[in-house]
Amino acid sequence: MTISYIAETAGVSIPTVSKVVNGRSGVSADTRARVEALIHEYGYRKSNRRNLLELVFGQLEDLWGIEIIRGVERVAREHRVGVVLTEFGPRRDTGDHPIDDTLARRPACVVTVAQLTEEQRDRLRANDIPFVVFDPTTELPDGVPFVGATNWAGGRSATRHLIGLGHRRIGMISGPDGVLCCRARLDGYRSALEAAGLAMDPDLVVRADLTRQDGRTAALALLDRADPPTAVFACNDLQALGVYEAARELGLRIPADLSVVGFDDLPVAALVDPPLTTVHQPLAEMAAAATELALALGRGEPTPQVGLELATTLTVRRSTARPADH
Amino acid sequence: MTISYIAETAGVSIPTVSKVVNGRSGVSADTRARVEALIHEYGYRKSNRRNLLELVFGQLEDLWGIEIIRGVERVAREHRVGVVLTEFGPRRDTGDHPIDDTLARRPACVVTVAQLTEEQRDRLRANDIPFVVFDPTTELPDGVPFVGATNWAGGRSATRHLIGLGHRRIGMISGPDGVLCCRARLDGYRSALEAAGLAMDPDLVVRADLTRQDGRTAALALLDRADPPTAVFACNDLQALGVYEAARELGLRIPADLSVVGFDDLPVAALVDPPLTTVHQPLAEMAAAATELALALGRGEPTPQVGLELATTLTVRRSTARPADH
DNA sequence: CTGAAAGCGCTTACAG
DNA sequence: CTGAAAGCGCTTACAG
Repeated sequence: MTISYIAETAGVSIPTVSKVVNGRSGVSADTRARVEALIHEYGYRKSNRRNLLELVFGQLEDLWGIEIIRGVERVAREHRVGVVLTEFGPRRDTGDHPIDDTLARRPACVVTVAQLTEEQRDRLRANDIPFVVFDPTTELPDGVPFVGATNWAGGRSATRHLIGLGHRRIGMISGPDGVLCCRARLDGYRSALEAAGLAMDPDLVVRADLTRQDGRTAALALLDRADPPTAVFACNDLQALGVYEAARELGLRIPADLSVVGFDDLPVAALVDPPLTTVHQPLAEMAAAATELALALGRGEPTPQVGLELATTLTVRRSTARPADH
Repeated sequence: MTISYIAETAGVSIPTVSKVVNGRSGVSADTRARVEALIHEYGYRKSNRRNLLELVFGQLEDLWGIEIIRGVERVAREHRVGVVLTEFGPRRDTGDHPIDDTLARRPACVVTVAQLTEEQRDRLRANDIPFVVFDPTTELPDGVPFVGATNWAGGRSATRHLIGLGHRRIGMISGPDGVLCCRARLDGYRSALEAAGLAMDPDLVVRADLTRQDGRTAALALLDRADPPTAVFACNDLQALGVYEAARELGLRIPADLSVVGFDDLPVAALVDPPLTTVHQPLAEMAAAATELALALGRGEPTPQVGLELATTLTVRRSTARPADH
């Protein structure tokens, strides 16, 4: 997209478009309006689009940010595209929108781990900057490109693993209702129980935030029952570590007295004692796929799909075993 | 200042200068050097210097990369400078130098966590791009700006903590000799022992790589002795987790039978059981300081100092206690 | 107000 | 490896 193309389409000369683009005087209001309309319609950008990809985080996550960054960086480097990393954190003191700095950098495309507001998405669209949402936590409008993981299948597989070991009373620590991936994991759990002909006991499902502390509290509630579960599937690894804590407090050994499965496979999962059985999210591969997609969109290529989910895999370590009475 | 002027002065063609400026191949090392010298001398800027800071990693570290990124990002954002993240990893399949892509982006400055080669540093200097070395692991020539941590003081403080608890036989798992911060930590350990009037037993110091596996092996060697230490100071947290593993295998309880101190304060340190007493490195603050320094250099400001070390602090958790016989 | 023409700074493709 | 030549995207100065 060049000013010469805009000029031709508008039926004016190149210098005229140049003046409009640069806000110079010497153009009639009529001509200016016509040219501006076309500039907007074709998404013309004054300077050449930069060879940059913007990776936007809501907040840089301690434990899995690096995996994402690594995946993005690898693919971007192959394409010789620089990765600009920004945090749209809540702690912005300046009055301006964080998106302004991103727009000013004129990236070729954006990969966003943060949930952008509808307004922010519109700003990107208005500036013709394509974006891909990484692991969306809320429902996206149709047509918004995204890359996620098979959360439902992961929840199902984690639960099936426990059923296969002989567990019949399996507790679940679920996440906030608004978080889409948590709902999918919960439904996977439910589906696996149904498939095995087990009735789901609603008392064995506890809602909790995705933190260690809340995982602990939820686990204490589950284990304090008259008929406690013999296994717990937590919505993420941090919650699972909270279950570890609760078990220690109650004098329960893992996995002898209680089996625990997490979700995410954070680096810490392999380091705790016992090493945690968990559902692995291929974060680096997801990030790589999101980057390929974003770059393709940035080049204006037609893409075979706008959204995809990459397969999770169950990583069996040593926090799961047959139940004691089996 | 244009490339045509540089070309004329250097006695080469305009396309040749263009290649040099953009880090393209197809220029002899000789010609490149001559042109770079002139670019430096006349302060040529390819268009306007971009409002970018390049953050260079050797390899993105799983466990502490995020802290560094966060510190850099926070300060860069305050200055409305974009952060481009690159990895100068060993797994580059393309034949070209990774530094070329960095130069082509024309950042205002560079913060490097990787140890750049002398040649890479020269390329940056030749292109008038100031850089700051983050936590240098090898001796730097005078005048190279850096930001590190007080490793010696940290090693001293960790050891003093153990002595204060009553330990007299304190083992140390040291790092590779070539890694400067490890040597400093070891010397801090030695210094604290001397200050307490304790003789250092060379048999209680074992060299190991900075991994969990090597920490385990080293700990087994230390604890397998007739007169084993009652406490171990590991050169980093991963080694300390190896000590945990070795202790478990030998049936030693931490901290009742063995006290353990690490170094770094990775996120995982607070999550293991028992939570690890360790020397905290203020990575985010170090990164912020490195960024401020780099940006100041990029603006051509005179800076009060070219190198500084930020204070470490001992974080006492639950892996240290009085020795059993005390 | 408008645009033909000249020109700028740079890149690209390619011949040597 | 090197650079003459063509060309790109844009701006500027100026004639109409």
